Amino acid sequence: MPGRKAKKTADTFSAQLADFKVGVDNVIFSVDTAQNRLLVLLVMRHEDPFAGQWSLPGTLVRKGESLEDAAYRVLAEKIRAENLYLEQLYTFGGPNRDPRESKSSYGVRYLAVSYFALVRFAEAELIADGVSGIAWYPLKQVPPLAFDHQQILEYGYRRLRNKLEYSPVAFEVLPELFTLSDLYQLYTTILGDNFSDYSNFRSRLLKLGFLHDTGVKVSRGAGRPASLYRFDADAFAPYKDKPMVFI
Amino acid sequence: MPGRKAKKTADTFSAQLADFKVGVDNVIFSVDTAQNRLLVLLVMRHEDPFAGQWSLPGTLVRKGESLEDAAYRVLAEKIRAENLYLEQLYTFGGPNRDPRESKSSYGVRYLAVSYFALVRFAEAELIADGVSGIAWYPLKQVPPLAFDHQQILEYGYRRLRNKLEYSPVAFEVLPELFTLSDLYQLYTTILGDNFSDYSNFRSRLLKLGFLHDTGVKVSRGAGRPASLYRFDADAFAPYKDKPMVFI
DNA sequence: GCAAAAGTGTTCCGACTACACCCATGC
DNA sequence: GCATGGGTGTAGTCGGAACACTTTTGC
Repeated sequence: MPGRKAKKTADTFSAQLADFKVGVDNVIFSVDTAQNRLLVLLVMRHEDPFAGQWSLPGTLVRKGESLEDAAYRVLAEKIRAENLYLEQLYTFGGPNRDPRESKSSYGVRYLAVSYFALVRFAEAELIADGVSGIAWYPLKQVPPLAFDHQQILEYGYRRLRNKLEYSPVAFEVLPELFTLSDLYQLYTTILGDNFSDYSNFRSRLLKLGFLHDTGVKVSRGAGRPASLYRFDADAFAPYKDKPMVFI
Repeated sequence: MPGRKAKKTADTFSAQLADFKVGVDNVIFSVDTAQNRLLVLLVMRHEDPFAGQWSLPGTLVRKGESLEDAAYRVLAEKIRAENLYLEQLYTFGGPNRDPRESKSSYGVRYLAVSYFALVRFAEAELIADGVSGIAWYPLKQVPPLAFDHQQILEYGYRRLRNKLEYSPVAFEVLPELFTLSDLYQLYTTILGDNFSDYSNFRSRLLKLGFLHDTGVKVSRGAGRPASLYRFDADAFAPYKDKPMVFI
């Protein structure tokens, strides 16, 4: 037990404490329903470390700013989105996770609080400021990422798959109006296509009663036109926080 | 703010960044099977802020120390436990969550990464160093806590209830050998007693096949003696990461 | 014997699976 | 017409809920 019997003169004790800068990194997912692809938002780094590499959009937390505020700020700098879902993911804070730690003064450490976000593809307008590279990448094709962002991304992807099974996050990425096929395709592209029969999936969800049929039909090429549905948050409320299965 | 270099943009930019100390706070649960109570470990604070109040055991992260290392260090300072379960909970980092922020030098902020731990009551020996108050509190009777520890505790309790339903955390708090009643009681004390019929709970768990009957009988007062069971981690392995229901 | 606690069995019913089948459109 | 995708129906089966019942102990 070091530091216990050695009575803490303020500096022997505080000398051991690490000083931190705190960063926020966002794993932002979206889905292109037309092409049926799961997308993640990446930005090109222009400064060292890792200049010229893709990374998750992130920033360092400013004075007086909460973690969540910082997360929203990064988002707002990169995309103009209407509704979005945001939740904290995990905090990565081991020493040596950021190259700046070694060369920078006095061993300041960099800690990353990661956030998980979902936005609607159609409503999300990327803010291109001319220089900064920013792009939706299909999850299958993400390039090598800066820092430990690969790990953070995997963590976020796992969270997405889990949440898909027991919470209505799908409706955060789908457009306001969607067909049941859209919904089903979304599930299959993210969870793999052996998770359930389409017709069973369909009747299970409809029976729950929080999908409202607008009556509007939409035709996509050949085949019978599909009804457009809307997610009814009020009708879903009773299921909130209850064990609930979408699988 | 040493290391601030003369480059103008970097200077104005970095001036806005917050400087942090990072703390780790542990929500440590245990269960007294004899009295059937859910317990949480609290320590008495001896220094300001909040001197004389109970709080979650925590510490500030030292140089070269990872977050998890810090979490284990606090634990090791307070209790001598054999096996324990530890996972990261949530990170609380808003400004003004720690009174030291205001008066302390240069507006350093205090961020708390909380961890969630489970230990076996019988195997956990509290390290009493004479002065420092440290005690297991029944969850129903926790006193007002320092900082935002009340909120962290609630967060940890929610996590516990959730994990209980789909993962074998119960066996981390139960003794090595336990009766099926012990297990059932544990579930009822944490989840409330309307979650399942005892006989159904029993047959469901036994059918899964990862509870091994040692054949040893134990008698507790009146009534038929119960078999002692042991959790078989190998037999559980196939269920690992699968959707699994203990409810 | 009786109460208390552990353990077993049985019936009922709803939900999920796996299909087969019908409907509306483009070409 | 026929291929294509959307939508409906049904028979079989599995598993959970509820509850009655048996077994083994202390007193």
